[in-house]
This record gives sequence, C-alpha cells and structure tokens, in this order.
Amino acid sequence: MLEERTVFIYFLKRKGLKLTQQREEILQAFLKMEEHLSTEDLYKVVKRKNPNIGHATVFRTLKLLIEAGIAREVYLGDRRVRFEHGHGHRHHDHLVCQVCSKLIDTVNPEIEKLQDDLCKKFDFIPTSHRLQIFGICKECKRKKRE
Amino acid sequence: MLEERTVFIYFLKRKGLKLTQQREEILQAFLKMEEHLSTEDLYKVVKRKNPNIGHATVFRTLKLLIEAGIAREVYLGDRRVRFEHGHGHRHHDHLVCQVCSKLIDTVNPEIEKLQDDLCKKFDFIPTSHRLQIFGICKECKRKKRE
DNA sequence: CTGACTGCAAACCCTTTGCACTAAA
DNA sequence: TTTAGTGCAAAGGGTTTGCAGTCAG
Repeated sequence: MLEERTVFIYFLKRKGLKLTQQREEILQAFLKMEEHLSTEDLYKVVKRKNPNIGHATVFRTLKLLIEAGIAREVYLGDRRVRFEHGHGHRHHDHLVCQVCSKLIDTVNPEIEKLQDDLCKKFDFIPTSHRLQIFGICKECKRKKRE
Repeated sequence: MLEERTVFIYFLKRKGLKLTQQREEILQAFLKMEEHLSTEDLYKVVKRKNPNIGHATVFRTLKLLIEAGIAREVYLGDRRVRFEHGHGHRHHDHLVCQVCSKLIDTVNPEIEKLQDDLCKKFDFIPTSHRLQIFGICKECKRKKRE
C-alpha cells in the first residue's frame, strides 16, 4: 500500500502536480477496494470520509491514477467504466457471473503465453489485454437446481 | 444469410411480433457488415436505403437481434456499444490497434481449450467470452519508424 | 380492425468540462 | 504569491423511452 502511494507522489512531482487532501483520500479508497468499482461507487466511499468532495475530483483523480499506472479501466458489459488495480499487478482475467454479477479473478500463464504467440503471428505489439468469460458461477448453478 | 433470416422470422413469430420493412432492412444491413458497427454506424447504412428510418428503430431491432441470438454486443473501450454476428459464428478474439483503431479478428482453438479448462477449475458454466488484446498493429508500428 | 411498430423528440444517465474560488508549494 | 486543484452545475454524447400516428397480420 505504501509503494503505490510512493509511485503516485513521484508521478505528481514529475508532472508538477500537487498532492492534495482529496487525492490522498481517493488513492487510499482506491487501494483499499477489493472489487471493480465504478467512479460512482468510489465517489460514495470517499464521500463518507469527506462529505463535500465532488464527482469531478474523483473522476479526475482516477484519470491520474490510470496515467500513473496505478489503476486500470475495465469494461464489464454495462456502460460503466470500472477500475481495478494496475501497478505491479499481473493483468488477471475475469469470470463474470451473469446471475449474481460476481467476479472471479484469475491468471493463467498458459493463456498468456498463447496470447503472445498470437500477437507475434500478426506482428502486433501488445500493451494490455482483457479476457472475460461470461456464464453462471458454481453457487448460482447450485441454487438453480434446488 | 438465408439461415439467419429464418431464425429471425421464427423468433418474431414465436413472440407474436411482426416482420416489418424496417426490421428486414436492418437485418440485411447487419448481416452484410464486416466490422463491429455501433448503432450509429448501422443507422447510417440503413438510412442510405431508407432515409426516413429513425435511430430508435435501429436500436430496438438490434435488441431483438441480440435476443434472437443473431447479434452480440461488444465493448471495445470507448463508450459505444458495438455489434458483431452471434448466431452460428465462433466467438472470435480481437486485436485492437490503439493507434488506428483497426480490429483484427482471430480464433485460437488452443486458447479456447484453455478457457474451458479454466471454467472447469472454477466449476463455472461459460455462455460466452471476450478476449481483447490492445496494442499497436503492424502498419502503425512501421509508420512510427519512418 | 387491432395491437404491434415507427419516427420524433425528449428524457436518461454516466462522463466530461468551464468557471470562480481555494489551497498546495 | 503563484499556479494547480476543487466543487458545482451545466454541457456532452450515446442510449432509451413516451407518444401519437401508421401498418402488418
């Protein structure tokens, strides 16, 4: 948790930007979150600590976090932009349950490897990727039977 | 091309819906398209044939096509919903060029296989998936060098 | 005939921006 | 003090819906 904060501070310094109370709070909220929150979700979390923070600040700070490589955008199928941790994390793949919306994160080195092969085949330089498998999770499957 | 039309007609009949001139035209335009068009794109294509068609009709018909399994939604990272063929087509993976926005479609049976394994591991029943690799395509890479 | 369909325009909803005020450095 | 940051509210921009007129069955 400390490390990402350091990255952010360096990033700000390098760009001549300032570390404000709000940015600090948003960063902390972002780092604590487990799931893939939307701007709105994060806004609500931060607002609990600091009731007069605005949407715009959350939005703008999130952009900075992305630029700094600390956050990453994910699209889960609705029209909302969601965020996940980016810095130093392997990019994981998602199993998305269409019944309960639960998300299972996973990393599969073999798939990763095949993706690289695929890129080579097309002479394509990858910067990031996103794998989502939609379906029904274990629990929901069980409930259906009951 | 005939087959999908049949599927659609059955679908409409089953739901007590009507096959209108507009729906026919939108279906044909959708089936002819090669790329991943947004509602807006498809609207423009159809409008050329039938200038007084409205956005809403395209939008609503697209929803029907999805329900009938003929179309499928894709999210490429902008805020647009895009569509691709769904019925009877293998789900292909995408290489998305971040410079020129070009899309390379591809299918990789090995990756497909590993995905199935992944699902089994989590006892997850997959219904569809989506793999997107973002990066720089061959042409744009070359241009950069020049 | 009758209920589904259409086009229009407006409502929606999330994202993004402009601006006058505030606060890091 | 200077310049970036903030909150507010409004603008954007794509998607969705309400409605009165229209048309397929």
